Amino acid sequence: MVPEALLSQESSYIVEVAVPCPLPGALSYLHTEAIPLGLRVEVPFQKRAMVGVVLRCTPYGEYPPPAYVLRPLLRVLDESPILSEPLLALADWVSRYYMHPIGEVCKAMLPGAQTAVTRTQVVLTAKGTKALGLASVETELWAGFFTKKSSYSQVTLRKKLLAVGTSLENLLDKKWVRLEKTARIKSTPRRPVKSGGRAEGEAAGAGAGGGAGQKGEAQSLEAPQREKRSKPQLHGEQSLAVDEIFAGTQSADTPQPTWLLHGVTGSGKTEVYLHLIEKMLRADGEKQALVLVPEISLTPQMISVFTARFGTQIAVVHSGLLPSARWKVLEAVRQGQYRVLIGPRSAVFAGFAALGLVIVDEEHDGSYKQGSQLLYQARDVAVLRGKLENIPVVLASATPSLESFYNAKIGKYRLLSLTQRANQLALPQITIVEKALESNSFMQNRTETLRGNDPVALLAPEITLALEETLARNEQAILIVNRRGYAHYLYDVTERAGVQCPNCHVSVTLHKNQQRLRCHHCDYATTLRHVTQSRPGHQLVAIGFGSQKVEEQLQAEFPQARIARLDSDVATTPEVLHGILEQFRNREIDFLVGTQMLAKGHDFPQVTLTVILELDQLLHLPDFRTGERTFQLMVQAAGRSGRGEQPGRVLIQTLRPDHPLLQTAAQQDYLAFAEQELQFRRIYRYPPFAKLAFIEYTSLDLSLLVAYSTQLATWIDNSWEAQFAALPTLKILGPVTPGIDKLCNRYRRTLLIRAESSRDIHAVAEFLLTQAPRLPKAIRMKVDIDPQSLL
DNA sequence: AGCACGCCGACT
DNA sequence: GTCGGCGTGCTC
Repeated sequence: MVPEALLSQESSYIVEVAVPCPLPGALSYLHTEAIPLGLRVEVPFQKRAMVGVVLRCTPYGEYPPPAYVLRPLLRVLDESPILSEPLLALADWVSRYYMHPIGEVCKAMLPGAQTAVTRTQVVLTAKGTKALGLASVETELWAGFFTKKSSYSQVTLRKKLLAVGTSLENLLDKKWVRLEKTARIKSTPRRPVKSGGRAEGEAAGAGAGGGAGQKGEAQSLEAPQREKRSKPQLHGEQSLAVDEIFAGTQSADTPQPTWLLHGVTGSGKTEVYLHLIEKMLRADGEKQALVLVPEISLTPQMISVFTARFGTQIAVVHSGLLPSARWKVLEAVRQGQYRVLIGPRSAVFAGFAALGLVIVDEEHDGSYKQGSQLLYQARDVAVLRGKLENIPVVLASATPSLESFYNAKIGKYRLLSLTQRANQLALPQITIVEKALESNSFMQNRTETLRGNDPVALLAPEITLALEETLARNEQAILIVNRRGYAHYLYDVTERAGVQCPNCHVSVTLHKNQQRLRCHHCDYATTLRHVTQSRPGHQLVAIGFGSQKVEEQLQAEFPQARIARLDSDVATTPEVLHGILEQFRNREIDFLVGTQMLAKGHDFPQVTLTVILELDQLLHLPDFRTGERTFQLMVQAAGRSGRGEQPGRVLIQTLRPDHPLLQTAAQQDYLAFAEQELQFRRIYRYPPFAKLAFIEYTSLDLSLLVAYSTQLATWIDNSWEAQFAALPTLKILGPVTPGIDKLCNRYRRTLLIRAESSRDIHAVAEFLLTQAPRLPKAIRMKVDIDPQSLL
């Protein structure tokens, strides 16, 4: 027996497989033949079967044999690699850079692939085996069932058991057997012959519409009625940008640069993308382009612009797709059936038959950073993907992130500027309007306001006047209420504290006609009545105001105006969101009140006035990116105004009109702002002049967390300096108690690492992960490389 | 992530 | 005396 096993091993291959579990690396299995890398395989994993991706395959004996017994893999699931060579390299990089298990990275690259179908097996437990060994009257009925097979499909066994007068439930109750879910994976279809001649209808359905349950949308996208405008001529700067980027792609041997396309709002960046893709396709009709957009920009309007130009060659993925529909679309893209894929950050991992270009629209947007699980920044991943595939990557924004701007400045990226607006109109004027503190003071905004009969003026007189004028001219206005932070909450005067979420150490926010209160961090919700009843005799006041309040107030002041609101309370489904945006575009609405989502990328030609309220909350967040975010919000919001034939203007209402940042932003001079902000970042050694890692420890058990935190602090004091004396710029901040010290019932402590380079960051983080006092199981640790915010 | 193994309280 | 809690450790 032993020689036989050895023989079969020696003539076989060691296959390294990434399984979707938080394991540090890949697991090794045996197989009789070599398997191409990037294929999915089914492997035994403890007592169950799992689907993983082949990362390496080497003949047995090429390397010293492992110290453990290898198990053979169960079967090969694909005929051709589902992850291409560059994608495998990307997975490896992402896994190392973001310090995330390779198996989970591979899983993130194959959304919807591995959770395809599950079948339930019934397996014998240890107890069951023992019971069979005792051979009682009860067990002999079914003892024979498990002699041939170790597991049964649930349906088969249920029938057999009924036939002998017992039941599956009986066996389950006695814990003799248990149920086990096994993934059953659909193999990928054989790669079809490449051609443009597939059915048109099918393409539009699977791509733009996104499959089942999206029929209505698919049809409207198939035949976009409105965007029948002829192809606009590019202005000088635009065609220069297109030509420069395209020229690079024609010399296949030279490394392709990353481009930073800095174009003022309304300068026609989308037109540059369209022409660039067209030009690429004219040169090579097999090529494909990936267009990443912020999630909120995935509106039918934006898609219809692409559809109008490329028809059914466009595929779209968005978060609303069911996993199966997403899989179908991505699979078709991988097979080369579409020329363009438009999608949010996760699309950066999509497979392509012949990827030739990556565009990251609104590259500064915060939604490119994933906030849970694999904490990656899709813009940065896109840049690396471009390097690995040797194709150009275009990062575009009116307000580039300082990281990208700096990279362009030092020559790592190549800068292209669009300084003129396509309609030749000047940028809208930004005016800072002071809002006197007294009228927004929460002590005046008393309990009565909850019933909506306290006439507190929310808008400065200048703003009311501007709205009147806009209405009189039959134009449209957008009002953005920044609700970041705790803009609209309930204060218990008797207790001198905000009404808090029981799970998170934050105030709950008022919603829905101010009758409901919700936590923005967990799913906790309660009603105003419940709060008042549970606090008899307490005086409660509403602080700040939400978009709801602004809408009411506006309607009271402008009874003749058609006013709508767009925030997370209203836009519960993508359909509602799109519906309201459409109404606004069709001029069925005069004033649109909403949250920051209104500032992003929309094109409403009849809007001539944008108002930003409650900017102060954002301005005072204790975070190094505050300045950048404020500037971006102001300039992006301003960009919504005056996109048509009429010039636009912007009014910013603030309690602090003299704040230097507001003054700079009002000039809308990105270069001046960026230089000023870079100065600040340089002095305080923040990115891009340093690299950061943000480490979060959480636990349900506060005392355990406190104890560990103390232990960690001591350990850092003792071993850190000595270990990293060679890294003089290294700085460790913490562990500290963050501003929000409890989220979803888990207490938090945070640690910030700052170093000169990613290499140093990784060295330090690795040291922490492997050498720090052992983490109790009840404490979870999360490492965020290049954090978006330090809260 | 699961899942099993292992060492301490309430039960027949 | 055991059943079972979840703390700890492993998965090729």
